[in-house]
Amino acid sequence: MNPDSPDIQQLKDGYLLAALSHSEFEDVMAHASVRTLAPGEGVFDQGDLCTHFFFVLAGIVKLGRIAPSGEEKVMDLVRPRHYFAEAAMFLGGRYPVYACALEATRLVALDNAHFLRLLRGNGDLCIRLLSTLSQRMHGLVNEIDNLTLHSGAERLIGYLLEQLPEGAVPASVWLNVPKHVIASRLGIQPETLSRILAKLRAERLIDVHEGMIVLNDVAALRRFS
Amino acid sequence: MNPDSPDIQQLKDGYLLAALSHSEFEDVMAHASVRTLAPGEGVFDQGDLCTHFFFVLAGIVKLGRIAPSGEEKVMDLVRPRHYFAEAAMFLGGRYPVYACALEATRLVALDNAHFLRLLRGNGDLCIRLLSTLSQRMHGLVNEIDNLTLHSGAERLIGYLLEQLPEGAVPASVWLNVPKHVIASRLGIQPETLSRILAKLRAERLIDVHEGMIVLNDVAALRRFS
DNA sequence: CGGCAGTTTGAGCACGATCAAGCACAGTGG
DNA sequence: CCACTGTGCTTGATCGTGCTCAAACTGCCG
Repeated sequence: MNPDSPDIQQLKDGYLLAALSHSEFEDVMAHASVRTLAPGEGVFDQGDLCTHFFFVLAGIVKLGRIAPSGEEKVMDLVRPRHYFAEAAMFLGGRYPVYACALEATRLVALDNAHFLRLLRGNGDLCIRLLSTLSQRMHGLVNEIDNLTLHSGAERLIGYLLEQLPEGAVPASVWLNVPKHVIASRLGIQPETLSRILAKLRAERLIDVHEGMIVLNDVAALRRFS
Repeated sequence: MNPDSPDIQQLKDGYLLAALSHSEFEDVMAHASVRTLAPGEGVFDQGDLCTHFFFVLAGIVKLGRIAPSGEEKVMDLVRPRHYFAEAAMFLGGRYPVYACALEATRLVALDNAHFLRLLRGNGDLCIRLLSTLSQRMHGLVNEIDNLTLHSGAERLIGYLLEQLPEGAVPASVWLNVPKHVIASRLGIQPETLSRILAKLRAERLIDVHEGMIVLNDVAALRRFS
């Protein structure tokens, strides 16, 4: 792997690995590899032995869970510059979710065993990882009170506002993923999502063109959630 | 604080601090204190500056969240031998939940700043804490697919089976907390909880006496969830 | 052109929330 | 001793959100 590629620069600049010395970073790179995935291609299955964690360079990765009953739930959609499966490293062996690419995707796979060894010797890196996991936990806690306290419409609005890039004019969100995936991510059925979108469109709060959602009145939407 | 008390032994035997040397443990104890709480007394409020994390020696602590809209949700009920608020240490300042005792409670308060200093020098302790947080995250993920995939009745049954002490005959759970707290913990209304209990009782799956719930047919209940 | 996946729309239904009333029990004060 | 009050729990009636089943519509690819 070329250490000067923009990919690697992206990884190096991210929060987690910024604590590393030059030689430590080289060391991590020596045990990392870049994977290129076609749309729909899997990264790992739920229950697989977990050997790596990942950083997304480009594309979108879906993290999903299949309940014993067969029902499926999208847990997260991971976009570029984010890590995933880094908590599974400590969970004792198997991935609790499956991961697959939703579109053409490039990611870095980092070796768990090697990274764990590095962690032992680097308190700063440890603290950063602890901080990362804490933030992720906080996100999950928010998710839980979203699910219990808010309606489907409120969750959708909250999600859209989260995805909204800073200072985009007009304020708009590019979904990039099939709507039924968004629906599962929000814990609702595709039909319900469709109805909510129709209702918001009727109230002139949003416009929908292809996969693009334009938020006409961000202030009003914010008041909603 | 007497280092030979059974309280301290309990703390020392727990998973998290088992990695410490004798002198390190003494060091932690030097910055820890035992607090005794009356029923209903608060430990900290949502939004308080976070300075300590805690280990429950006896009693029950309720972790709750108040949404901006004023709605309230019980996030967790912490029982003896468990930690809480150890993730907030890395979250940058303020507790995302409030904590209060539901009955007479005794807990150990551990100093964040001091513990962080200790973490930097002890890779093993770091890894243990990472592992603890990962498990907690996994619990939250389970919680989420409970909320999205299962009905109120299934969540209640799941909760009861979780609380069921090993090898208790007859299989029974002592709630120890008002039912409206359980309801909030499960994300349902008190009335709904009451109805579910009535239905399960009608089907002879459980019996309810005071705060005691007897599970008549654990196998059948397990099949439910 | 026909098949197929994703999406939309419609109709009916179920779960759980809300509003409301009733019951049991404890504490308080006349 | 008995009203009076407050709290926690239960039960009933009603209503709304969102799920299910079903049908129609879209764009896409063979």
